[in-house]
Amino acid sequence: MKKNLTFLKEQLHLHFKDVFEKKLINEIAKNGTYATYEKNDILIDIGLEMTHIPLIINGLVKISREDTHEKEILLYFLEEGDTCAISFVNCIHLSKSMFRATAEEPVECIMFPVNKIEEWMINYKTWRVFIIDSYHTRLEEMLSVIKDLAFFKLENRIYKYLSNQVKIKHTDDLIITHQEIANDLNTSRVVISRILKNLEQEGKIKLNRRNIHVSKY
DNA sequence: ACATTAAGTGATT
DNA sequence: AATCACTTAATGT
Repeated sequence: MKKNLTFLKEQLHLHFKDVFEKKLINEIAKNGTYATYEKNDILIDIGLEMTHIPLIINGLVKISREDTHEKEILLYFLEEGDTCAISFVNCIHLSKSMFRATAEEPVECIMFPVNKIEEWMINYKTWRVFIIDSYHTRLEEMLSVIKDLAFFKLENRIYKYLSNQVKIKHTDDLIITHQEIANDLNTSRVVISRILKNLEQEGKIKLNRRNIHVSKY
């Protein structure tokens, strides 16, 4: 779908006025093309060479990657004002995409050619800030997901550990310190204390000094 | 009573 | 989740 220059400028002004300086907006308008995608359309696919990168005007784009068993792993979503930060590395190294971008909802975006990235990086401060900010946001997002996963895992590990102790020791009242558990599970005592407290509030165990009572299910 | 050890808390990374 | 820096509670001598 071809649109003229003034239309692109208009759109960029509408959605990126606070992000990009005027000269850069003109530059993007000159080099970019307007594109729309229906739900489930693929904007960028794995293994394909990337020629253009989208700036999202509105809609929702799912960024995913395939895991070892050809199952899709969701990484994150792109919304209005976002771009696919993760693909900049691919572009700079002229490699193929490691990710898939699918329209989760109908999408309007401006596709700009990858060969402009470096040039804009040198010439426009607002572009540099935009790229680095995108990276930062994505990194934070992923870190917090990893954190949650790890936490979920440890609570389970601790509970399994306790259940196993009950079985081995043939008693529901375990004489054990938080520190000892921490040593066995290779974490710190403080963390164990906190998670045990959670388990207690969930009613799964009862805490006393040097003693943990494991409730029956 | 005083020191030692176990557990709890809040803030930060 | 991990670490730091304290605080509080329980115990041993």
